[in-house]
Order: sequence, then C-alpha cells, then structure tokens
Amino acid sequence: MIGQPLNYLDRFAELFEPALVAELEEKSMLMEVKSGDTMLNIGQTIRAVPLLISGTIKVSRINDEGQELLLYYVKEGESCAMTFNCCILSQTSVIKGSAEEDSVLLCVPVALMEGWMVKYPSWKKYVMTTMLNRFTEMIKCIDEVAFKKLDERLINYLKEKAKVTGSSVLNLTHQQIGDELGTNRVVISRLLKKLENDKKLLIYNKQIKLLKDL
Amino acid sequence: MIGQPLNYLDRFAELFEPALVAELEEKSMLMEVKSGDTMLNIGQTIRAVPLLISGTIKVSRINDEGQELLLYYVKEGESCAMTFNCCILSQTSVIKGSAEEDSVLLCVPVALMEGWMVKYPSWKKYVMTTMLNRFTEMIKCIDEVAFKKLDERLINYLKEKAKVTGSSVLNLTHQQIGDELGTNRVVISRLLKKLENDKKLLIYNKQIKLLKDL
DNA sequence: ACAGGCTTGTAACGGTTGTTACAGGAATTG
DNA sequence: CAATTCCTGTAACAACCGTTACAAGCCTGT
Repeated sequence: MIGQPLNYLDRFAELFEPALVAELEEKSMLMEVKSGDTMLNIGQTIRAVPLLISGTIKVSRINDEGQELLLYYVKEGESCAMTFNCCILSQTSVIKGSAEEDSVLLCVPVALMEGWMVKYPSWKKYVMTTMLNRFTEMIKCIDEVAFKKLDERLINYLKEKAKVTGSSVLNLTHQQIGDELGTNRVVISRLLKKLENDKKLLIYNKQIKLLKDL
Repeated sequence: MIGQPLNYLDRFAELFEPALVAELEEKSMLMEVKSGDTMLNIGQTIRAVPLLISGTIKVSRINDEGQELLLYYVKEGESCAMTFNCCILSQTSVIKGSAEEDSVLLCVPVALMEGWMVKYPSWKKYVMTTMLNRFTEMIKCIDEVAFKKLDERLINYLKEKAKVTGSSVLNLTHQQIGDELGTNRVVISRLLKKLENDKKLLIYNKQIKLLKDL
C-alpha cells in the first residue's frame, strides 16, 4: 500500500539474510525512546545491543568533571560500536547514548551476538563495518578537537546538526551547543554573533537559522 | 633451556588454539622493522594484518597540514585495530604506524582473516578484544585532547613513554615531544622548564630524566 | 500586565597556547 | 680546532579561550 510506513524489519532485510531477519524478529525486543531520553550512561552495563530502526542517537563522552563532548550520531540502520564493547567484555560504559529525536530500537540479547558472528556472515560483516566506521568517526572527532579552533568546530557542528535533523533551522540554545562542544556558553554566543555579522546565520531565541554561505 | 628466548609463536600459543597457531606458522610471514621505520602511512592500503611479536609500534594521526598526534602504542601480543579497518573495507589508512623500537611482526594475509573469524573462536575473540581495547584508548586520547591542558597532557605523555620504554630516562628532543602532542617546540620547552623548576624532572640535551614525584 | 525564569549580548580580565625571533650550548664533521 | 648544524632557553607579543558579572530580551504562567 502506498504511503504505508515500512515494516521495521524491512530495513534489515537488505542487510541480513532471511534466517537472521527471522531470528531478529523472534528473539529481539522492540523499544521506543523519546527525544532526550538517555539509554546508556557512563558506568552502566548493558545486556543488549541496540539496532536503530528509526530516529537518531547521540553518543557523547562525559569526563570525570561532568563535561560533555559530542562524539558521533548513530543513524537509522546503524548500531553503536561502544555497546559491543560493553557487552562483550562486560565492561561498564565510558560513553553516554541519548536519543536526539524520538527513536525506535531493536534490542538484541548479548548472548546471541557471539553465535551470530559465526552463524551469519552478514551479521559478522555488519558488526565489523559498524565498528570500523566508528573508528573513522572517532578519528574525525580527534581531528576536530586536537587541530581545529573553536570557530571551525562550531561551523562543522552546526552543519552536522543540520544534516542530522534535515533542517537548516536548529532549535538549540547557546548553552546546549557549548555543552556538546565541551566549552562555555559565552564563547559560543561570541562566535555565533561573529558568524551572524558575517551573514552566515541568523540568531533567534532558542533557534539558529543557517544561511547558504555558511 | 634457561635463558633461551621464547619461540616467537609461544606468545600466541596462550591466545590461540593449536590449529590456529599451526596455520599462523604456515601461512603468515615474519617481518622485522627497525626503530623509526614507518610500516603504514596515511593513504596507503595494506594487505596484511600485523601481529606484534616483540617491540612497540606507535600509532598516530596526521592531519591534512601534516600535524601529528600520538594515539596509542601497540605492544607485544597485540595488533592494530585500524589495520583491520583498512584491510576489511579495503580503505586507505587514516593513521600512521611506525616502530617505536626494533620490532618483530607476524603478517597475516587479509584473505585468511575473515575465514578465521568463523573457524577459530579464539581468533574472533582476539580481533574483537583488540578493536574494543582500541576504542578505549581512543576515548582516553579524546579526553586528553578535549579536556586537559597541555601541562597535564605532557606529564601523562612522559609517564606513558617511561612505561613503554621501561626507563625513567627518555631520549627525546623537545621538538619530538611537540610533534607527538601536536604542538609547538617552544611551548614544550617552556613547560618542561617549569617541571624542572618544580623538581619533577631533569633536562639534558636530547634527554629527560623523570624524577620520582612527577 | 506583571513577575520570575530562562536566554542572549557584551565588557573586562586573565591564563594558556601559538608564533617569531634570537642567543647561547652541545654535538658533529671536516 | 673551526665550522656547521642541531638543540635549548628566553623574551615578547598576539590570538584564543575561559570566566565572571551584569544588563537586556524573550517567554510563560498567573
């Protein structure tokens, strides 16, 4: 039927062999989270691997003083490599995962994961690809933090945010931005003002509109 | 016989099942590298996974402007997760791997890796563990770069270096340190001088001696 | 309309880091 | 030993960023 939302497993039908899709359907658990919900926090252990069916998950590092830093987003069809970490080595999480928008997850019991690695080539491939892509993102993050100045990081952040939300109007306070970049609200206000003067964006209350030549 | 060096495969006999050790012996290639040699550079592709038998490998990120940043060390018995990345996805490397000391590597052809993941549980575990440990190190690196000031990063760097080399006397120029921390020689000289005044270390030409209360 | 709370704009200041420049030591080479 | 090159120390300055403080604006609920 036209216009009907895809069945939630359709996405994975492209990735996994039928037998695995069937097992997924049978043995994993569907879970819904609201925008802003925290699924995984520092120090927690986790007993299920989440596959993201719809929505976006924000993964960030929080250091001992509570300072935050955005690492990357998990998008539809993807999963979080760090949870593999927690699960397999039974370690506590060193990162926080929270819903950037309302999202739907498929939770796979850890116990099954290991067996699937051997049983289903597509699963093995999926897990490896996920992990390897995350490495790339972590490197990108390190590049930003280690080599770039805040104004450039801010611009990249805004662009990424626009891509993830699919809109050039971002509903964000300066404080939120500061948090995700691991810095101070005043600094962000200053830089944003400069970008506004340069006609790269417009600042409203709790809202930023990105212009073409950002 | 007492004092005789271990056979190079003995290390892996503890990690892998006998059949895998046998295959390793038969199908992989031993390789020696001298301190300072670069095994893997940005943009290269790699067709073999290295297992480190002895020595230490330094893994660093180099950005577009040629600035370097130390990511982590690969030690005996370990391997480099990023090479899995290159290999499996046939991507070019985004990192540089060079010998910190004279080292011996066992090079496993990529073609075998995939099959072994299914065939040998110990190999699967080894690969997963390696990757997951690297995540932890990358997070540590991000913590340093994003949240810590240079003086603290320098201290951590020196301690780590002392641990890796097993000596409290480090043969390093200020320039080298600056490179590995992604900063400037003068800045390092300045901070080292301060540490020397604080009786944390002694500065010689091309050499730094760490004192107890660093 | 008003109060109170959250959000933004701005100034002022200090600390850290990056940069350039130069001088003096140390090591190396011929 | 002399010349050269590399390494270290230091000064001086600028840029960037973090921090505090305060004023003004916006939003919400009453």
